[in-house]
Order: sequence, then structure tokens, then C-alpha cells
Amino acid sequence: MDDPVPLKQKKNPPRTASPEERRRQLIEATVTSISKHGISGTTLARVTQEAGLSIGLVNFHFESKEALLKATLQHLADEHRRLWIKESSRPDIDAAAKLRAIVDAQFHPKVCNRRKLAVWFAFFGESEHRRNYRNVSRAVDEERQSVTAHLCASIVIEGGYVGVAPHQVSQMLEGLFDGLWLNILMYPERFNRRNARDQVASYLHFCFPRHFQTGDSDPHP
Amino acid sequence: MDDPVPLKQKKNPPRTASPEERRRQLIEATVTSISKHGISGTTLARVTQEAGLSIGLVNFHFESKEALLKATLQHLADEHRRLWIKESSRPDIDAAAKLRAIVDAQFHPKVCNRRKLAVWFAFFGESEHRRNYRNVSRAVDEERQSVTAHLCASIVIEGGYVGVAPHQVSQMLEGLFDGLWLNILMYPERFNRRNARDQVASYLHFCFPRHFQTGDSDPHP
DNA sequence: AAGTATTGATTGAATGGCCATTCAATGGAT
DNA sequence: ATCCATTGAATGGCCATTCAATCAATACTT
Repeated sequence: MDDPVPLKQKKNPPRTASPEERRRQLIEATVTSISKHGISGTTLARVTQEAGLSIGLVNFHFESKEALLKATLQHLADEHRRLWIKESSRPDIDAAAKLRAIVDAQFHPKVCNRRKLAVWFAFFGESEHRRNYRNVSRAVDEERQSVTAHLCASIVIEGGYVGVAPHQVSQMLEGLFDGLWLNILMYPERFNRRNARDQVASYLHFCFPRHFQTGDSDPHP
Repeated sequence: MDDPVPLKQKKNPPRTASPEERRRQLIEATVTSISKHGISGTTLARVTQEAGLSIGLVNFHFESKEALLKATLQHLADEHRRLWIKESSRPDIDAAAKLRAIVDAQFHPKVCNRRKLAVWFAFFGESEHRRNYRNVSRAVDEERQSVTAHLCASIVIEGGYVGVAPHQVSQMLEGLFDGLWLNILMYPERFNRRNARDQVASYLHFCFPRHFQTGDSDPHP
């Protein structure tokens, strides 16, 4: 039983069943269900129906509903981190461009859409799930703030700005990100990705006028 | 809270109370329960136990759990609105002071504490409750943004500021308020009322340097 | 190749627990 | 005596989880 299995057929054609594929399907269905019905309205029956699978599969591929939720959160957190890391790690751009990339990632359609925002705020909404969120995202959140703080520090030095505290700017950005996300989720007619980005841009223009131009887009009707 | 009445008598607390009083008690208990257990963990059994009343009372004084939740939200919204309206309506202060008063109200301990923030975010977290939130708070939220926008416009004229769009500042403030609330709720060691206020102050200092000094406000933990 | 065993994935009915709501009975005030 | 407030057991519905049975794919045997 602990013998290494001879895997000469690694390239097996898709079996009628899949290992990781099922988990992915279930997580995807969970995101959809949470965005429509909230966490408490997300029953295993709904998730599995959404995924087109039978109800027993959740406790087979995940140990419990709780574990499914945690995996869903982890999935979103990974996806988000990958996005801003990728864009802001390019060696060919300067600090201001990297900071801009982080902002853009925050409001990238892949991450910042009502379906996924609903999931984030679902986890923010109950203390039990907030604990999960902290476990999963605290390090990522702190990492992002730390990175932006360093970028701000570089920009301050580069531009010789005075009276701008990098750490404070980075904390402000963290607050803004979450607040604009909430506004987009809550009042989508008044707030959207574009003017959220413009808001942030206008703030950065105040902080670093020689590195950030003020928002270019037209006022939304 | 505590009555000066002798405590250790078996039947001393009034056995029947006015409907208003009972509603208040139940709403208070609901806030406590939601902050501890979330909305889905807030069962009528828990609420009534917290209030020291029997379970049947909720459906007597409110028509349903749903109605109790709505009333709780309304209660918080009213309390919040009363606070910033009161402080910012004083006729003896100028626009900048009024704007400062709105900011202070947003982070006043009576409103901005983890117990009540948890309730707000509980309602943000599920689409069904978000609908309730919108019904109850949309007008208030828009009113507040409108008021701050007008105050910003006054300040712009007064101070002759150029390149500052009042509406954009007010939208930014709305975003900041929510975002800082969330950060305080989520990471209370890194974010608190005071530095939240300082964050906002530093932003307003950028916008209106001659009207707002950078965060040197009186300590108010 | 064909047949058989083994392992792993899938199904959904059954189980037991929790919950909002109801309501008949009781208590207390006027 | 009447009316309103209060109580909490009973009801019925929903839900996560379990598990025995079933099915599919691969490995093993002849």
C-alpha cells in the first residue's frame, strides 16, 4: 500500500471523475452561492446543485462545510495576491508605477466584481468567519501594506516630498481599498471600479503630485 | 443600566413592561448577539436569553425575526444620524468645523466600537440583509455625502482652493469611513479610532491645508 | 485478451440536531 | 372582570453529516 504506484500513464485522458477538478468546481459553486445567498444561505444542497454534483461529495472532497468555506477564502486570497504580486514585481518599472500596479490590481475586474466582493464581505460579516479571514489573509494584508509603504518611501526620497509619512499613506490606502470595495458592492450605481481607481489616483496626486497625475476619466453620469 | 432597586428579591424586577421598553431591550440584546455570533448565529433563543426574557416575546413585540433585525438596523442608523446631525448643525461654527464634527461623529466611541461595527458589517455581508441596509440607510448615506460635499464646496470658496473637487472629496470620505471601520473591526491592534481620525485628518490636510492641520487632535482613545 | 480484484469516486436516502414560529395557558395590572 | 403581557412546550421545516450501496477505472491474474 505504500509502494510507489507505477505511473506510466500520467497523461491519462480525463476520467469520468477528477481529483482536484472536483474541488475547483465545488469552490466555484460556493462563490456563486455565497454571492447570491450569503454564507448562511449557502447550503450544501445548493452548492452541489449549482455544481451539478451530488450532495455527498462535499464531505468527501472536503471534510466539512467549514473546510469548504475556508478553502474558498484561501482560493480568493491566493488569486488576489497573485494578481498584485505579478504586476508590481516587474523589474522594469519604477516605484510609482509599481504602486499604480497595486492599485490597478485592487480594482481589476477579475478580483473586484460584485460576485467576489460579496464573498469577501460575507466573511467580514461574522466573527467566526472573520477569524478564518484573519488566519488566511492577515499575512497577505500586512505584506501588501508593507510593500506599499516601502514604495511610498522610495517615492518620497525620489521626489523629495516633505510632510508625507509613507506608513500613513499605506495605511490610508488599505482603508480606501476596503471602503471603496464596500461602496461598489453596496451602491453600484454611484460607485464603480473606474471612479474608485480615480479616487485613489486623486489621493495619490495630493501626496505625490509629481508622480501621480489627477484622475483622467470623465465624471460618471 | 442598573436599577437602584434592591436586587435579591425573587420577583423584584417589574414583570411586565411597556412595549417600547421591551422592544428596546430586545434590540439591545440583538446587537450583543450579532456582535458575538453573527446574524446567522443569532437565534431567538439567544436573543431572549441575553435579554432575560422568554422566547415567545420576540414574535409578540416584533412580527418576526426578520422584523427584529430590521428594527435593530434602524436603531443603529438613527443613533448614528442623530450624532453627526447634532454636532454638525451648530450655527456657531464654520464649514471646516462642521466637517470636522462629521468626521468625529463617524469615529465617536458611541458609534464606532467593535460591538456595533460588527453589526454593520453583519448586514453588509449578505445580499438579503444588504437590501435591508439599503432601504434603511441609503437616504442617510446620501444625505451625509451631500452635506459633506456642500461643506467642502464652502471650504473651497472660503480658502480659494484650486484643483479640489468637492464631490470627489466627499466620495473619498465615504469610502474612507467604511474602510477604516472595517480595518478597526478586523485588525484592532493596528487600527483604532484615534489613528482612523488622524488618517482622515491627514487627508483633509492635503485637500485643505489652510483649514485642517495634520493629525494633532486631542487624544481620545 | 479476458476476467477478476481492488481501489477510489459518487450517490442520495436516512439520521439527528437546531431553529423560527405558534398557541394554549398563566400572570398581573387596572 | 377584563385586557394585555408573558411563558415555554409543541410543531414542522431545514440542514450538515453519515453511510451503505453503486459505479468506474485501474491493477492483477490467468
